[in-house]
Parts: sequence; C-alpha cells; structure tokens
Amino acid sequence: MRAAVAAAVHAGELSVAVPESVVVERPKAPPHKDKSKPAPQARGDYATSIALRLAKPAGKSPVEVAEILAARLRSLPDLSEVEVANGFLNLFLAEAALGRVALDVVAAGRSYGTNDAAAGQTVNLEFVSANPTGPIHIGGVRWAAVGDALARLLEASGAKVTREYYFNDHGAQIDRFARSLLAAATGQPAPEDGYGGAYIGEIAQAVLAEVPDALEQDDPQEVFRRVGVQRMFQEIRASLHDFGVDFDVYFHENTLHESGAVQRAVDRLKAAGQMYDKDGALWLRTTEFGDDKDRVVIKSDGEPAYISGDLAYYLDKRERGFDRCIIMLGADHSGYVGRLMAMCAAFGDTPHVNLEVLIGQLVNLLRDGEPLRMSKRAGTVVTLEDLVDAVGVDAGRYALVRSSTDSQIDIDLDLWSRRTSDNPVFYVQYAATRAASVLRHAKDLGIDVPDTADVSLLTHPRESELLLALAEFPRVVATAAELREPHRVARYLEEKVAKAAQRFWDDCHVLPKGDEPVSELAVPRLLLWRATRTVLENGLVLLGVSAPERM
RNA sequence: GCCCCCGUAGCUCAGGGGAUAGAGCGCUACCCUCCGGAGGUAGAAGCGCAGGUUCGAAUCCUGCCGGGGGCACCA
Repeated sequence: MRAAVAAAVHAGELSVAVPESVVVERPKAPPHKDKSKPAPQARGDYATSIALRLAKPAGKSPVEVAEILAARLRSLPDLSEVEVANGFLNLFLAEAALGRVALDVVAAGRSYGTNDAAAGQTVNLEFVSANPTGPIHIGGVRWAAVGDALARLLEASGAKVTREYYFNDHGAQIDRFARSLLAAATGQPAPEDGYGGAYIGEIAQAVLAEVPDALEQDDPQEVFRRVGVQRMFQEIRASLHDFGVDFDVYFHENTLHESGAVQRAVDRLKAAGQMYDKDGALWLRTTEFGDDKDRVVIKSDGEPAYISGDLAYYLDKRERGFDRCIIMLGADHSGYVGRLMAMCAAFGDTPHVNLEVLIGQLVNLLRDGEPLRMSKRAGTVVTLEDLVDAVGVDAGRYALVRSSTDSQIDIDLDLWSRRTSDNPVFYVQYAATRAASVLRHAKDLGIDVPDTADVSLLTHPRESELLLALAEFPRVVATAAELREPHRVARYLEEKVAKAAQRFWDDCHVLPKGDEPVSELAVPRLLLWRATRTVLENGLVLLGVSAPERM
C-alpha cells in the first residue's frame, strides 16, 4: 500500500510526502451485516482511509487520490477488486491469496504470530514485587497474570526479557512483620501497627519448628525476621509458580543496602548536582524533572528513605545492561510515577523510554454479586490461593488478562468457575478443543491431516471469515506488545478467532457422514482447522492459559 | 485542594481520528445427529453532560457531574 503511494508520488501523480506507514485495516462493520438499511456497499476484506488523509496535502479531492491509488493497486495479483467508496479504498483479496493464510499458519506452526518489532531490545520487566509480609493478594495477582503475559508478548516480538521480582526485605514494615511473628509465637496479641491474620501464627510456628530455640536467642526478633521473611518469600514464590509465573531474578532490596549500591547511586547523583542538604536530610531535586516536590533520599536520622532503594535498584538494572526497564505498579502506587520518572531523568536517562511505569487499576472479586472486602488488620485478605481455589489457574489468569489494566474490574467468581459458555475462557478453550477434536476424529477415520492442500477451495464465507481472522494474529501480537496491552490478544481470540471457528464449524462440515465418500473439501478444511488450532494455541500460550486437547 | 484511572446495551467488558460503535451474559424468536450441543442464526437495546479542534470524535483538548485510587524525612 505504501509502495503504491510512493510509486504515485514518484510518477508525479501525487505531490505529497510519502507517509511513514499506511494503515490498512479490516473494515469495522462486516459487509454481510447490512440487510434493510441503505448504503449497503460491500467493504472488502481490507480497507484504508489513506486517500482521505492525503487529500489535503495533495491538493486533490479524496476521490481523486483514491482513484490514482486504485489504478496502481489493481495491477496487484493478490487483489481481485479495488473499490473506491467515499474516499475509502476497499480491497478485495483474490480467493487464492486468502487461502494461503492457512498454509502460512501451518508452515509457521508455533512461531506463527511472532514478529521482530522489538528485536535487539533488552527489557527488564518488574512485576508483582509484593511485600514479604503476607500472602500475595489479589492486586498483586493481576500483575502476575498481566506481567507474565506481557513478558511473553515482548518475547514474541523479539525482545530479550528478564522477569524480575523486587523483594522489599528491608525497612520498617519488615520490623513490624517480625514483631508480629514474635508476638504470635509468645502468645501476645498482634502489635497495634502489626499484621494480623491466621498466616502470622502459621509462619511463627514454622519459624519455631525450624529454629526451636528461637525465643531463647539473644535477639529473638531478628531470628523471626530472618527466618520468617525467608519463609514468606518461599510461600509467595511457590504460589506464583503454581499460577504459572516464574521469575528470572528475585532481587532482594537488602542486597542494595548491604553492597553499598545505595551509597554509589547517591554519590553519582551528588556528582551530577542533583542532591542538596536541607533540615539535616539529603534531598533529590526531583522537581527539576516534573515531580510535585523534592524527595528525601537520606533521612535526617541517617537512615535511607525508601526511594534510595529505588535509585540504587534502577541504576543496578541499567548497569546490568537493560535498556528498557518496565515496572508494573498498582493504582495505590500511582503517586510514585512522577518521582520515578524524575529519578530516571536525574540519572541522565530518558523517561518513558529507559523507564516505563505501568499503572494497573484495582480488582474486585465478587461472590453472589457482593464484593469480597478485605482488611489487613482482620486478616481477611483475598489471596492468590483464594482466586485459584475458586476458579482455577486458567480462568483466573484469563479473567485478569482480558481487560485493560486502565479499568477497574470486577471478577464474578461464580461466573468464572462455571463450566459453560458464559465463561469466556471456556468459550476460547472450547474452540481450541474442538479444533483438536476434529483433527483427532479425522485421524480415526483414516484421513491424514496434511501440511498442504488445495486451499483455493476455501471460498465459503465462513472459511473466508476465519482465514481473515487468522491472518490478523501477527499484527494483534505486535500491537499488544507495543502498547503493553495483553488484553488485546484475549479479545482477539475470543471475539474473532473462536467466534469465526464456531461459525465455520456450524456451516462447513468436514468429515463424511455415515458412508459418504470423503469430500474434496475435507482436506483443505482440515488444514484450516489445523491453522485455527495453531492460532488458538499460540494465543492462549501468550496469555499463560492452557489449550487442552480435550475438555 | 492537587495528581492518576474510569464513566459505552439491563449486567460484565472491547473499541490506537474514519464508513452503519462491537462481543458475552440476560431478554425475544428460530435452527442444528461431523466433536462430550459448553453450539449457531435473527431481533430489541448504548458512547455521563456541555463546549472546542477536525473533512470526520466513543477516541484528541477544556470545563462540569459521577465512581475508584493517590498526595510522608511510611515502606
């Protein structure tokens, strides 16, 4: 398409700058939907509004521009028709060209859908990073599902991704945690500012089991801190693993303080003139870079403030060679974005390029239409295990990943635990299962499922619809990765592929009934089922959801 | 008070400036012996309000209304 524009410019037919890219899309409304309404023009397999955009700079009417481009496009063999409508260009694929999609998908197999848009990028993706003071709660679970899917998407786009978990095992909250454990072990009530909940008692018991004389040691609280944190960390790590999420690096905040990394980061910013003393504390001039106020890095009591760990951590990531650091945070941390970006700039980096902060809104779980409220004090925390117990890993991950993180979502546990089509993950998985099932059934009948076939026979509207949907996959993956929006993949699978597959199933029989001979369409259609299975499977894998052979 | 996110069908959510705004559930009416009928078709039903930018706005800008989150020498 862009080549056509360039050619027209070159030939002197259009006097415009050749655009960087030309958007060619599937038409928004399917052509066969119009019935009684007026303006029932068919819209083609693909459409572009490029002529409308170029009309003004070219000094011609949109229709003139469109006609110039159409004349060139009509010479392409893969297009059977090029239509100009209201300045839009509607492109109709030649039937043979469309069928080739199935061959391409089957030939590419597991790699279908990958691209190299992010090739050469070294990405550090930090997500979850829940504090080791309790079980991982539902907010963190959203990031586990979305973050892992995003990592897979970035990898599918050619990036080298390190999944990283920042483990806040330093500071006052850990002291509170340790005091809470100690209190529980000695039968005292939880401290006023401490943590409640049954897990505190369990962890305390586990510490005593591991270090029987913990209470007799010189500093029992230190024992409970060290062993309790370790214990909590293992539990979090195990439950994430059971959720299908594993990290390449579990980074301990403590190491930054012990290794002098914090001091190095501070010295570096001092040398860059970004720090100053005031009221006995050391401040970072974040307002220079758009933050609301400057931030204390070293408190007046000499203790490092929390941000000092972030400074050292960011520097450490950059020194480890990551050119893109992505951090996923919950909405309760949205106030940090400004200072993190300022920090990035203070190091001389480019905010939103070297450092990206993704903010996700909160999640509510509903049961019987009522939100499950949680209270840390009462210990009624909704955890990862609660979600998995209620709906399972696949439904849990899919439910969390199918919506934009910009939106708060309600997850109805009753809906997502249902094994019916109300449940979107079942709809998609069932389509994948059906594809596997048809292929299995064909094999049972002695029909080989081929690597190639006469795909020019695939001309039924349902076949075309499905082929067009399958052809979109690589672009969906690339877009979802680029925008850091994994939900696009889920919606695509659900609304495009699974939908089209069901319709194809309904209207296009594949296997012979009874004693019928095998139709000449059977083999091409089986190939299309293979391609469909491939896309559904590849897509579900990107979301961390299983694509079962049978359900 | 300031900052961030959201407001789309009865409900849960999609919708990167383009043509008639899409799904699922729910509702109405039909259809279906290739797989474990967890399916398909058709219909009713919607962009919070008011301006602005644009040939064109659910989408971009401003203001208001409504919901959520955040504004520490806490972590």
